[in-house]
Amino acid sequence: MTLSEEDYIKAIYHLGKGENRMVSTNALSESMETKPSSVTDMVRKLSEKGVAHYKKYKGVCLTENGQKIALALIRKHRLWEVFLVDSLNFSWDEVHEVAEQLEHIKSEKLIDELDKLLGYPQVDPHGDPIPSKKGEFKKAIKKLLNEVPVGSRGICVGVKDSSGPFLKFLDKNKIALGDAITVLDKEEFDGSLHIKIKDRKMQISDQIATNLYLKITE
Amino acid sequence: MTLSEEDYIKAIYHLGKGENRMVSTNALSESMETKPSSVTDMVRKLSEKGVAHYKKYKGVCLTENGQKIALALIRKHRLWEVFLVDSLNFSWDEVHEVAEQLEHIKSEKLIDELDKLLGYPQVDPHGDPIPSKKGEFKKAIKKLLNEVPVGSRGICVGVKDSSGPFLKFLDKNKIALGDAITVLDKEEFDGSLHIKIKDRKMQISDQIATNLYLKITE
DNA sequence: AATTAAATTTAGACAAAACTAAAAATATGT
DNA sequence: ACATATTTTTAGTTTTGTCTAAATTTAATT
Ligand SMILES: [Mn+2]
Ligand SMILES: [Mn+2]
Ligand SMILES: [Mn+2]
Ligand SMILES: [Mn+2]
Repeated sequence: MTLSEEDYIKAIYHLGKGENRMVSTNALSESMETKPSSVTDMVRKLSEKGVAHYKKYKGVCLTENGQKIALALIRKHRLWEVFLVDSLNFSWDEVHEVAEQLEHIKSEKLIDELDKLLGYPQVDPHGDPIPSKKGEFKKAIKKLLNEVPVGSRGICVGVKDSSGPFLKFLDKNKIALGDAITVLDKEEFDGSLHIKIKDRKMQISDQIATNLYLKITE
Repeated sequence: MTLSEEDYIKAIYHLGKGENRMVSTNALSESMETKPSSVTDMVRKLSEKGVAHYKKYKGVCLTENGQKIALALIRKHRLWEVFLVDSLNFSWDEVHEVAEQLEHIKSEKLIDELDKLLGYPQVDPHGDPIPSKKGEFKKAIKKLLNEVPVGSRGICVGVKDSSGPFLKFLDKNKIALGDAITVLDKEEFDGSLHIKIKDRKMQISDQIATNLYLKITE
């Protein structure tokens, strides 16, 4: 597969939202930042290569084989992201662009060894699960911190309230996107949470918890 | 620069043998495994881009700017090779193909951090020097082990006598290509050498020393 | 010096991956 | 149901990097 073909396969997979839904030409066009006519040409080619099912005017989805390729790419992308953050001091928001290049490097051994070096991580720095070599993984869901059971672990991936005061509050309390959070306990009385965030323990009110998104796998 | 352009620039550099000699179309063609006509097109393009000097029928060499690009690529290639061997358990002879891909990844921070992670190595697993960020490096020379002064350090990169018995001898004594060797002392009487090879000390006869090539930098 | 050989360039073609402009199919609104 | 709007495809170009075949220049040999 060429670099371009690989990026299209990944995009079809992601737009298919986990299960293999039909993806429209325009959706792909927007996601790939190419014109719809270019998409038509490409999906036809992918179809001829046996990695996608394409029906004129009806959209495209991946074949079994196409899904395997997509998962292998996602595995590589996310392992590289872990490497960049854990070993090379990249931050949460710097990794994507580089991983987008690294995911295309062809070497089975490279990825196996990288996986080993990193200690077989289960999730990437954004809280997204890393498929196994066989393509298996638990899917990640995004939930508000107050809806999640005690004991859950995940990554802080967003805010519901994006007002200035709230963001300032987060900054002051050193809560940032990308931080790993574990819910240790919940006070039934007022709904406040005891959490561990980046190896540091703290307590947050229910009002804060209802405005923070956590990405958890399983 | 595109991937192809980068590979041509590197090839021009290497065929120019350290100092910027004129490189023939056919030499490039052979090195790049493309036809001479393709080379003509490419060097003309590189010339228009200001990274090479090209005179019809006379050959091509790099401009200042072209040399900078070449050295940056070589730096990346060799740092990745060190990473593959030191961190990912690749062996000496497995790294080149993968490094050939990795060298094209675009990210300044990636290379700086990789350099730091690896402890600012001076040579790659083949004993070739790694240019600094500014493009400085000492050039490597290949010498027979018996011609090298006491104290020299380098990498075993070849044999002069490639007969069966000699290779068997090396195998039995666990001397292999890619091994790091330091010359500790020399017996004036018979020319035999005390060496450290891969953290292990041993003594080798002059006859062995005259048939092993060492790549040393400086 | 003339002829032959080798190296190099030109001319024309092709596949990949993109584009624009126009045509065709599908969806939407009254 | 019909007209309009949106989506998608077709047709024809472009750029990049390669190729083959033929022409041209340079080198080598008699
Ligand atoms: Mn990519
Ligand atoms: Mn990610
Ligand atoms: Mn390369
Ligand atoms: Mn090397």
